[in-house]
Amino acid sequence: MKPTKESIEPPLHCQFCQNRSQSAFHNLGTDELDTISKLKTCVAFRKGQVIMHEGARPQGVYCIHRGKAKLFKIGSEGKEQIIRFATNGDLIGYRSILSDEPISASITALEDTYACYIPKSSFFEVIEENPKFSLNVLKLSCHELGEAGKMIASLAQKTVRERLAEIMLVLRATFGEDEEGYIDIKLTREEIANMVGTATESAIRLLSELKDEGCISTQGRRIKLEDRAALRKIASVFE
Amino acid sequence: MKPTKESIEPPLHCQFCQNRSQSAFHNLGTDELDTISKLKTCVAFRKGQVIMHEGARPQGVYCIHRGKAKLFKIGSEGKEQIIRFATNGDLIGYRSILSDEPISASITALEDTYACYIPKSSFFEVIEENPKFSLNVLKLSCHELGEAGKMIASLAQKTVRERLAEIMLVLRATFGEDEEGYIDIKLTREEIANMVGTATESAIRLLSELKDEGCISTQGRRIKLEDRAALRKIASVFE
DNA sequence: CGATTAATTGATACTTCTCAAATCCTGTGG
DNA sequence: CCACAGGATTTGAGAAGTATCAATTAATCG
Repeated sequence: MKPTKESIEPPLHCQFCQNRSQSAFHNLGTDELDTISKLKTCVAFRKGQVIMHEGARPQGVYCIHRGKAKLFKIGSEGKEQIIRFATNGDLIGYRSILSDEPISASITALEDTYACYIPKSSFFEVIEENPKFSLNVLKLSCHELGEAGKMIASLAQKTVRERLAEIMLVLRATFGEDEEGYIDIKLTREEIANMVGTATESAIRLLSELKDEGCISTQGRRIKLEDRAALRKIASVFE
Repeated sequence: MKPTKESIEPPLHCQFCQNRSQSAFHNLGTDELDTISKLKTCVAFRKGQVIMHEGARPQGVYCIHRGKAKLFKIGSEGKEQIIRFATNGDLIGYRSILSDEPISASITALEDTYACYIPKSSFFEVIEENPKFSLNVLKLSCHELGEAGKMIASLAQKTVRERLAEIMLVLRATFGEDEEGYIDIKLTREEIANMVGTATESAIRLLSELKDEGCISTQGRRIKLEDRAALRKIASVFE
């Protein structure tokens, strides 16, 4: 019997949030954080639960406190395309609210996730009255626009093998490693394929290839990068 | 003997610019437009000329007054990937400046183009002191982020044929039609291929297919949409 | 621990790319 | 204004890359 959403008490004050330094709230003053803290509520999502649904009109944004989520679009054949991930300190739902368009991607929790919810009206209030925060969000969306551009070029020009190698590096950069050196995210082969933009079987075959070549090793769904230089070379990442 | 850049005199005051209503400057007051007008200079680019170069650090943004430009990234094989187009009223270079990253895409003029140049410092000044303008740019980047997401899903999941049909519709929506009903942009087959993310020969073959099916007709580089419903169907655009 | 879902592998079909050759067109200079 | 050179377009053929379908094995969740 899982509740759709679970309220968490007591919500942590934004000022003391560990993610603050790397979030859109990083350079705000005490007063400003106080305003946001008073407006927010905290919620929990279980693994697999839908956080936002493609096509809907969100009534607020979430700032992820702890957890991991995927943003994806459903293609005409019902296949998922993962656009990006979100984890600690990341803001989700803001794009739709600010551009006044329906949500362009569904968001589901990849593991149990705790997030702070800021209602639309409050979010706008802070944006409009706080140029510093507004500029932060502006920087954020411009950065993501750059990342999206990279993804477009990659999908259009690289082979599946190259994209897979690239994704391995992206996953490590996004989620880091656990104490044993494995990338700290568990994805199914299907999810990996949905990120690379290929069939599950193709992703599996090429993952095996990378294993045979000693670039990566796996243990179930856990993946460890064994030779990042080789992966960078395969991915043609010169940046 | 073509000048690299040509200064245009006298620059039109932003208040009287025909593009204003559909630009990021649409809802600004007279005073605010006055500030920007005083800070800007007007420049002209000839067809084919580079407006901004991938990897560079732009010193300002351009607002296109009249003309057309393509934004593209160069892949590891030297192949162009067109990310998007810009035309009358569109702002370019802002992404890089706001995210404080090198330019993610080169921009070149597809035809003779006149643009207003706003230096970085002035742009920031207006952004920081004018919440309305800041919010406009924020909306703009969030909208483009949504478009980029669509392009990602399209590249990852659709066939070349489907993407080509989609691009035909996008081109018409972006550039409109001339008096004879042709899309008001001239692109080489290679540029079309670089947008769709395919080989030039493949784009040519599939364009011929669309012609044979009566979806489009062509006259040199000019393209006319003859059956948009059919194109929408091929592109699986249900939106 | 068992049912169900996920991962893997093989075989085959289809899509797309690459290379090559033959027009065709465009922009330039005379 | 015309001719011409060089680039662009088109078509064909074959190779390579990916997807799909099917069957088996492995892993996961309750």
